[in-house]
Amino acid sequence: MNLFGHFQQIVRAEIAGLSHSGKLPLGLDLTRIVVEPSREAAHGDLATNAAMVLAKSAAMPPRAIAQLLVERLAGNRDIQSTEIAGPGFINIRLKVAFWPKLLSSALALGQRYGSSTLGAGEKVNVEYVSANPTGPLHVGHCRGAVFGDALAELLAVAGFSVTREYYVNDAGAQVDVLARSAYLRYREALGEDIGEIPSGLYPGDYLKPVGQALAYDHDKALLDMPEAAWLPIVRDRALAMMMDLIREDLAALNIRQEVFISEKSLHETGEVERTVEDLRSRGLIYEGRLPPPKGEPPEDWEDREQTLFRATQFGDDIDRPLIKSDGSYTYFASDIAYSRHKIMRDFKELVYVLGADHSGYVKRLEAIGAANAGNRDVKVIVRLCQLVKLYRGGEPVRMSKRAGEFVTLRDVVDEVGADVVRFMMLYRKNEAPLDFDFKKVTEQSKENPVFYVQYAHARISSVFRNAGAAAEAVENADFSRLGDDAELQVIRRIGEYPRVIEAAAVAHEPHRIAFYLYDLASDFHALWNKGKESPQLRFILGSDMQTSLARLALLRVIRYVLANGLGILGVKPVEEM
RNA sequence: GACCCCGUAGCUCAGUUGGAUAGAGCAACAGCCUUCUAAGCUGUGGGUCGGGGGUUCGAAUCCCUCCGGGGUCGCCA
Repeated sequence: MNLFGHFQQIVRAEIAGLSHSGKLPLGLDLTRIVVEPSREAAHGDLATNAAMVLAKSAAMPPRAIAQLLVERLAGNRDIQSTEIAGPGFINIRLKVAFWPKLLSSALALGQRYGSSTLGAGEKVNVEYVSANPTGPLHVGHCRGAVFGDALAELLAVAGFSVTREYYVNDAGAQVDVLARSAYLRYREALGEDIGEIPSGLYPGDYLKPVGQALAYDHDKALLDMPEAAWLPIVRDRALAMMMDLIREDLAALNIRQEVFISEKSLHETGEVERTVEDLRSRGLIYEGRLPPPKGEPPEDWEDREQTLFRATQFGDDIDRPLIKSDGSYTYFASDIAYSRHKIMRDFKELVYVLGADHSGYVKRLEAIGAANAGNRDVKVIVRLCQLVKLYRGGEPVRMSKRAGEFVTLRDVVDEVGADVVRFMMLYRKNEAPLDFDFKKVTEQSKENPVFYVQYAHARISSVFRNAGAAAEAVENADFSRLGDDAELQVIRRIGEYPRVIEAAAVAHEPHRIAFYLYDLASDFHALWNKGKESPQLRFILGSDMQTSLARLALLRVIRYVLANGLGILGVKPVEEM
């Protein structure tokens, strides 16, 4: 139950009632009416903008509409009082008896509290990481990986049917480079001194195991072959091993995508060709010339007739080439095929998570989605993740540009742990740059949000350990015994959770969950601290079993919400620290 | 030259998709404290929301424009 949505429906129903009884005009547009949490406790629990939104179309002063609405709302069994404020806000205060109902329902739902049916099972495809399979993931992939994974989980909790997907770029020239690099390591594994890795090839040590595997499987057989013969063999082996490496890196971050789509397979199965033919038959492909790019003077610009896709017809800045000068398809061509492939699998929403350096791809991805969708209702949503800057104790971590010296995703995870990486990557809006300080993120102090949230969960767990068997009866707790300001504050916060989930899902912004958890933890810690000064506010009272039970039940609900929210972020809640 | 993102307290950032007197955490200042789990608590001060114009009952939020920072811009992937 989303209590704000619930009261929004009530407000809309009352407006409709007023229309039918002739006090307001018929046919008012109710869609802009919202019921929100009050920003200040002094304003009550809920506020609605209904009167102001309707003023114009009803041709009445907002406060007059508010007056009509307030009279109708007075009859609601959950509403204690209402007041008209400012330009026409209606502040609503709920009866004290309402909150126990909310807590009981949350307690009964347990870990499912907050889940929503908003998505109505709609099929959503979330594609993220999709790094080239030419080596281990580096730290730059970290943020997109975590963001995509959390977004997918968020959408799932919000009732969408989510598929987590990885697009394997195994068809371009870079995998041939991979193969040649691996071939060198193969010769090395057979005892040859290969010297320095030539520039243009991948120098990383991570290819040594590939060379050894090839040597084990083929002994010296590949040495006598011409490149055309060994290259496919080496390439396939190297690709498979690189993808295993990448999957291990992702697993270290607790990311396990269920679908991997190979670009090469899109070519081999004729998907690319079919897509191009399809577009051609719809008149979306033509032969033409592109203007040279502005800015950097083009060095090897060759003005030639190309096979172009009419991307501009779908909002892109320029039409895009489909066929390279050597006659093979461009990467963009397989991109279109991949988009079509997703749509054919009946996804209604295609989410792409990209690094900020790919911002130039947003329009063309939207364009190909629109072109492939035709008259189907398919949304394309691209989310960009800004860069992460690494620090250690305030000092920037230098990454030498010399080949092979980069910080890998694995380095970061091994040093600070997956939970810390995940939380910190999500404790910032995705399009804002992020500073990641190895030292600060592992500090056990209030200034560290990961710790702060985890600590709340651990503290609650600790209370339950202390409560022992007494906690077993929380199901029968009488929540009406709770009434302190600090308790009501945290209860109201709990009431917001379902709304936060839905809003975050609609906006595709998992960071809102992280900030919410911080606020909830903050409310909880405040409650805890209050018990230090006022012993009667402690959770376990030897003298008052019923109140203790109510408080333990409240703690249990808080813990459910913390665990649920951390689950969306992919962070494990801890029992003790 | 074009497009995208960012600009909010001294610092790092939120801001419920257009709502009321713009909020947190650091830092600063003033008190308190030794614990149901130690990694402390409470309070105070701090703002031309980059500048200007517009849209309307109402703008940090939407539109235009300018300034500043970052990114991207043909056949690579």
